[in-house]
Amino acid sequence: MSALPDPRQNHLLDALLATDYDRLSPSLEFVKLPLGQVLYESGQQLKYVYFPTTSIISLLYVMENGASAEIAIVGNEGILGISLFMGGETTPSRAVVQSAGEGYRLKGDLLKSEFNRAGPVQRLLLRYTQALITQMAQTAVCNRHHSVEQQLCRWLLLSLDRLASNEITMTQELIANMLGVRREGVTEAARKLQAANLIKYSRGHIKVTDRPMLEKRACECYDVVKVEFERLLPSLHGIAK
Amino acid sequence: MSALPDPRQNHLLDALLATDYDRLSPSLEFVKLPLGQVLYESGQQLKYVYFPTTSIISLLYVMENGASAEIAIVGNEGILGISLFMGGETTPSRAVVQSAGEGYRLKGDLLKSEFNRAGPVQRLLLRYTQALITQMAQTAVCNRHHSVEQQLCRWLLLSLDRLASNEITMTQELIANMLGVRREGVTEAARKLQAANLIKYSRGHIKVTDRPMLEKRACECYDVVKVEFERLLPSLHGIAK
DNA sequence: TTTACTTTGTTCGTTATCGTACATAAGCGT
DNA sequence: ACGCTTATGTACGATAACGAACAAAGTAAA
Repeated sequence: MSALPDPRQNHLLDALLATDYDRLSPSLEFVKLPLGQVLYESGQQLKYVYFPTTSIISLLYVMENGASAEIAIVGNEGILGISLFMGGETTPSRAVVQSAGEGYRLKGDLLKSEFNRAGPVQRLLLRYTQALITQMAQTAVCNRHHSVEQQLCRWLLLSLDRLASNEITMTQELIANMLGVRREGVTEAARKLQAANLIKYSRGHIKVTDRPMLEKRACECYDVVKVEFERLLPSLHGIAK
Repeated sequence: MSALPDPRQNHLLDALLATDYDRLSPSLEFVKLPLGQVLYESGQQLKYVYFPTTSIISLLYVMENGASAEIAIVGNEGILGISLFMGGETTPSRAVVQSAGEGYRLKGDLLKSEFNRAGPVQRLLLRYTQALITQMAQTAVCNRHHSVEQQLCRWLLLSLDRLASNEITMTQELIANMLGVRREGVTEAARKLQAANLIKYSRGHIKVTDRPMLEKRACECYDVVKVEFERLLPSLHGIAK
């Protein structure tokens, strides 16, 4: 039996006090999260919350006509399933694995009782939730005002921040789904970024080769979200560890 | 000295248990909220939270270039200042009075200690926050996929739900600011709605004359948000009172 | 190797929204 | 009643994104 990866690759788990973490850790279940897996469906009751470690989860809203738009993404900085402790139990969105990888899950009831201790765990989860709110708000702004190219830059950077490598495994078709735009629009924008030597891509693999320039080309939205995450969750970016 | 209006015109306050409300009510300060007043500025520390009664507050994000977009609105169903109890203290958005009226405010510290009792008040505030999250998420979707006319319908309906009358006092220029579109686009959409006898407007006053048809013309976003508010906060729609 | 499939590239006409400019009209103060 | 200000109407070309259709190139399976 091989050793499992450290759950503390997830920054929220890592930010817990030892006493809190030790109480929780025996209940954490390791899970593999393959691309495209639906972790919850709109309106469905959540049994587990998920702490991604090497995976990225996309929160999507799917409209009646099938069109979709990404609301926010959750990676190793966060937790999927805030509606459990917020009290609503469900949300009108869908959660899909956007980048295959691993994570840990925890029974919803356990998380709820942790939350209801009203201590540091609660405070941490609420601050994370506020950061997530910022991400959603900024997505709304970005959808209103920015070009497909700017949004692609933002999306690549947000994803990159949640991965260890500088390569993202994702077809342009899927990116288009996330951004809620046409696949051709993504192709066009990606072509330009490649021509400018910021990225290299081929058949579902995108490698970012010039991150600073990519940041310049992105809209302010990326930065707003990043700064707000760092402000709200400094423990996730500390020197320690 | 004339009597002040009942704070319980605000549905959140109204949903509190008597014991909780009685503890809070002596600290509630009546405030008039004139159109355009900025209740807080991006990044600024919040001193008070606001419970609108007859006013509507708009949560706006203002971009570097001055363009803006509404993230969500808060009326008599809610509270302004969730970042206080979420732990972040500030947010990157601005809160502006969109519809003049009245409300009550409460010192931030008081609200925080109420929240930290970890009882029914906390649960209510968190459920409200989740409803607000839904509104933001749906705004993101709407900005991506729906026409100016559909968004105008949604906006009118959301505003109407938070007012006593069927008339909204608001110029097309201001609506354009909220929606993050051109004033001309709003004029055009409003003209069509008036031609179809759904609304009547003139110089800053919009009267909705055929609400059912307006709902038909709106996108699904309005309904998603409304249903979710009712699901999360049934106490605000109960028979009692 | 050949075939099938997936992914990306390209084109074309269509549409919605934009930016700008200016015209009309309604209300306000004097 | 007058002029001033604010609100709304309209027109124009420019642009970004759309929907649809198909070509080309890369990868995987037979």
